[in-house]
Amino acid sequence: MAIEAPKTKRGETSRAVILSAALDLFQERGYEATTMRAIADRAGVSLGSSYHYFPSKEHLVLEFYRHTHELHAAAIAPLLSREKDLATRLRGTVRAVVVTCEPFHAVAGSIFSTVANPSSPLNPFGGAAKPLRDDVVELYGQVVNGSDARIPADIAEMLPLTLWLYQMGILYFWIFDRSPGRLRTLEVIDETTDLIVRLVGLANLPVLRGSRKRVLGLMKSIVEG
Amino acid sequence: MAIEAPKTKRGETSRAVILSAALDLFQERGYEATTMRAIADRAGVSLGSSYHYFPSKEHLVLEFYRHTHELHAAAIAPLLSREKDLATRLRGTVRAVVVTCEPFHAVAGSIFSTVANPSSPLNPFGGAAKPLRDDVVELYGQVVNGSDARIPADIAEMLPLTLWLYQMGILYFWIFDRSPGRLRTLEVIDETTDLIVRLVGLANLPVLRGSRKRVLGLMKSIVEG
DNA sequence: CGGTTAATTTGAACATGTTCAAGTTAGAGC
DNA sequence: GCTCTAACTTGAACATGTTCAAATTAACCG
Repeated sequence: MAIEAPKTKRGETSRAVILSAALDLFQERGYEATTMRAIADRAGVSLGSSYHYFPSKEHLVLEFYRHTHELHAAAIAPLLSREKDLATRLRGTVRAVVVTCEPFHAVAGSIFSTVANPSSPLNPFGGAAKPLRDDVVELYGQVVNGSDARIPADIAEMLPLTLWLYQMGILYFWIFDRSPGRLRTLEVIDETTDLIVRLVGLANLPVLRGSRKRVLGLMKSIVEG
Repeated sequence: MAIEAPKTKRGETSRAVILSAALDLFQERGYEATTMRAIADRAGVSLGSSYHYFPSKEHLVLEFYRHTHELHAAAIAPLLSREKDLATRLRGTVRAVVVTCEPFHAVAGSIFSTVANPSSPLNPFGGAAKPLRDDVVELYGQVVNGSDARIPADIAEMLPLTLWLYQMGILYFWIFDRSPGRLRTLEVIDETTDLIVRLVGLANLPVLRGSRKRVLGLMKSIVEG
């Protein structure tokens, strides 16, 4: 069940070559059309060897996700160090997600369903995927905290997690998007990120105070439970 | 790909007995632990015969969903004909969802992931599952329209679909819920349904008018696109 | 009843994710 | 350099979803 870490130079090489072959094939043929045998073949190792390093096909997807996350983080680094406006930071960040993932659009559907499975080790709400999720949430923490927006403390606390969830929603929309250049998704991102920033601003209104406390309290209790 | 409808008395019987065996086994052992061979065995037919009536194992799940939907609709009928308060109607309806689904809690996880797969015929956002989805949305239409709440027309138009989506979120939460008697989910339902009704009421405030128009416009354009 | 056709049924065959016991390799300790 | 152990590698075997061509059944027509 646990991911085997190579203890040897040879092991490291094998693991790397298997992973690389898997990433290539996932992009070429999609997740389901890529067989474990094809991965082993292209990596030049035996079928059993693949399973020595990756307990299941799903675990290879987890690495795939980490890979795209790193691409994404690198892509938005300049924006985050230059820009101070929250709406712009958020829009740029989420746009970068779908741009980064674009090469994998065809694969994304089946991967998403694998990830959504609560009993999968990849499920982002628990288990093996926790470190990666924490990284992504932390990234949205930077988006929020590096901006010049003045955000109430109780909102600022929950916002990164909320944005991570929001990003998953966008990705799910994007998977279905058949518009040329995925323009539809980009439009939705522009509109929703702007709306989010607007609503965060409105949350200080006296009439909304009660509901805001309740929403945040509920979210907090869910996260902690 | 299309679901084969039996053209014969014998065919109807076979289809029914296969489906019944599948529903039983899903409950007994869960979705993944139930093999097509086991279903065929219990139904007293051959493996190939099962595939004559259900193009895939997933299609059997679709029937499973229809089954629970009918249980649910029956369970809330008295409430809907008696009660006029929107919050009460909504709370009762969503509570009834998780109560109805409780016997299938162990199965729900893998089913959910199957359903979430965009390329699955079961995906509620398109294809084979559309009739069932329409039924559920229609049911939330009754919940809203049968209440004495005065709701602006633009909100009333999108509310049933939104509530259907909300129900899916609750079900996903419920899947993870390990609390005794699934009390945690019931608490969340009580809190969120109340919040929803509250926020619908607040949406008429002048300060929220702009955001409300934008949110509804966005939702509408997504649904139509 | 005999024949013809469509529906139904069957089980073998296939593809693929996964397991595992046995074989091979490499490096540490002497 | 030899030995021993842990790491690594292998390929056969297994389980299960799915396909398919052939066999069987039922029903309708004359």
